[in-house]
Amino acid sequence: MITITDVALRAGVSKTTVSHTLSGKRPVSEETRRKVEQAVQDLGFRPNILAQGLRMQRSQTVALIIPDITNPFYPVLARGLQHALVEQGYHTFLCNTDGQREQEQAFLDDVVHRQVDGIVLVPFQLTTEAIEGALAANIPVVSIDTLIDHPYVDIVRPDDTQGAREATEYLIAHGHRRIGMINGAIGVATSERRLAGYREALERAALVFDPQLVVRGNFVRQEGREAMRTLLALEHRPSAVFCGNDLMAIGAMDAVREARLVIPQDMAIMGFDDIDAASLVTPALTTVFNPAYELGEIAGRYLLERIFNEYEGERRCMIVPHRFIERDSV
Amino acid sequence: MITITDVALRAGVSKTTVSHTLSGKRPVSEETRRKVEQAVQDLGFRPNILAQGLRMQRSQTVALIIPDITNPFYPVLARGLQHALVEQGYHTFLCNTDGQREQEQAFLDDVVHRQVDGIVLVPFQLTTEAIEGALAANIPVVSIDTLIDHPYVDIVRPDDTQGAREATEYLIAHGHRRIGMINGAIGVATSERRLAGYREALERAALVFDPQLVVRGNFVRQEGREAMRTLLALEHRPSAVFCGNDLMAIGAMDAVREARLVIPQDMAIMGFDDIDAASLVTPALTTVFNPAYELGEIAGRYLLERIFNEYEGERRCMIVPHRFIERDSV
DNA sequence: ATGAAAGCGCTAACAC
DNA sequence: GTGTTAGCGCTTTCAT
Repeated sequence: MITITDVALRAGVSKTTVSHTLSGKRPVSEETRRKVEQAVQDLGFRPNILAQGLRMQRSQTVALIIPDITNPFYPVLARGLQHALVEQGYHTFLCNTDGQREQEQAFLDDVVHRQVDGIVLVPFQLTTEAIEGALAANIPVVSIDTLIDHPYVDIVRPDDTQGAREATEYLIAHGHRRIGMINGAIGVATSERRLAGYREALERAALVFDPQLVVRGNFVRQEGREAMRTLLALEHRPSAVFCGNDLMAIGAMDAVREARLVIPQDMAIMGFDDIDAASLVTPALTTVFNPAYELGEIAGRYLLERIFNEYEGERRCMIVPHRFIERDSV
Repeated sequence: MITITDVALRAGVSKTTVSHTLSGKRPVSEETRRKVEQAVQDLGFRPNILAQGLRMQRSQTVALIIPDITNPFYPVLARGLQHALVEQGYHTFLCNTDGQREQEQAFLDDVVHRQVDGIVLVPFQLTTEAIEGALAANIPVVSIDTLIDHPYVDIVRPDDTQGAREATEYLIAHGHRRIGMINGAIGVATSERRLAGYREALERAALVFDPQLVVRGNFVRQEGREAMRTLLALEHRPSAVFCGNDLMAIGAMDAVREARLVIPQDMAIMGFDDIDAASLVTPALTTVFNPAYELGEIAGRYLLERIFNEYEGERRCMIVPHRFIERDSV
């Protein structure tokens, strides 16, 4: 491994001068610049980022803490984030928590001690106290889509409530009166907001809210399927179901088919997210587009602005527009 | 940030002793151990991993360099990898290259200078010379599924040729005589091996290989669609097409439907990988299961064995079994 | 069983 | 415009 000392030796200058030539943080004579650049070239020198990080308290790394990268929503978000970061030479730690509190906390603490410069967090169980460690270490945190509430934590998320309301209203407009919901885990902010939108729509249409019709999944296909089975077993079952995300909607479709019912005639289904698979299933899933790429990109920009002290104000809360996607499942 | 010095001060011992108490690398009296542990507890000390890495030349980090995390094959591989690594406290840098040589090379060089302890590489354009930097820095590399050929680089991959042969033979067994292939980019090892399997099957069945019937996509849906359009425009078009991966197969299905043809009657289609979407499309895609999770997990184990010098031999080449998945698209 | 001190590779006062 | 030196937080000789 070539170090800055090797370069200094070869160029016949001090380490300091090499450092400054590379960083441009202080003027260097033309002659010296040439010699240093030549030496760097000859030796193929690249600074050791660990050493740089230790010295500058800046690791050029951010952490992306999400439930599960195999949920197709997150890879898109990850690419959006990386798009924002790559120009600044930033790299990303990928952390899968499976939505479990201990894992969320463990990763959070872990990356703090790895001196990451910023954290993008999709917290499922975590609440505000959990991020104290990060804030104490002066590491900016952007929370996607959830329940962290702190004056220095920026929020970037879709308008879940509004999206869920539109979805439910669409079902109502199609003549459905008994509408179920398959929701994410309890206490998860996303779940609660989407539930709120569902309830709002019912209320506005003067439909009664029946708690029996709200079943919890955990944002995964298999639990969506089980939830739909529960709904189908109901004495007075719904004619339409709004699902908290597309994965659960696809699971719900599995259960409907198993019961030898037809979508949308016997059961209308709506999702949320508009992952690729939504347009692949038959019938294609009517859903609400959740702008994953943009969420990631904006989160990245917010983080960089905080890291470079370009923004030092109070919490920002960016609500990124969703879009209604009409297909064939209603 | 709490440092080891703070702990030493509080426990009334030297930094050295704190370090050794924590690492267990030399005996410590019961009394001292107690005091140190208490101090660690009180202060909430966690070692700074950057500093540790600088000193020990070990960053507790590996890099996963892949074409694109939004290709559903890779998230599964990523989780397999992380499953192998998490117990050792390892984190993963996620690098998306889009299969472009410059980006592959850039990330590779970059992570070398970040002192990663290991690299899992899915190289599309890269050849053996490109990894010299990593090997010179003594960083183990595991190559998934491709063309790196070096005595110290372990390979973990599916049996592409055999899988492709089985797929093509299945089409032949179903009476198809004119069989096309939509393949990945030229020069990519995976593409070439799958092509070889396709050709082997034709040969064994005494069918003539027609270069016109092999169209290149780039492992993405949109290009699969375009490739299928090309095949459909042929004067004497195929009755079945084997696709280099599921994403292209799904794109091919798009094109078949656009042409108002019916799968599998007018056109049989096979894929490769068995991503989740393969079972979601209609008709469900007949394909070859590619064991992404296992590939990632084994790659992780191989890496750790090299990192900890538990294995120091020549290249290992693990061929992980695939599985034929019969569905409805043939 | 414990500690002092050197040093991993880098940057940044502080000199000159 | 350039160099000397200290030190980021840690591990590890080498002493005792």
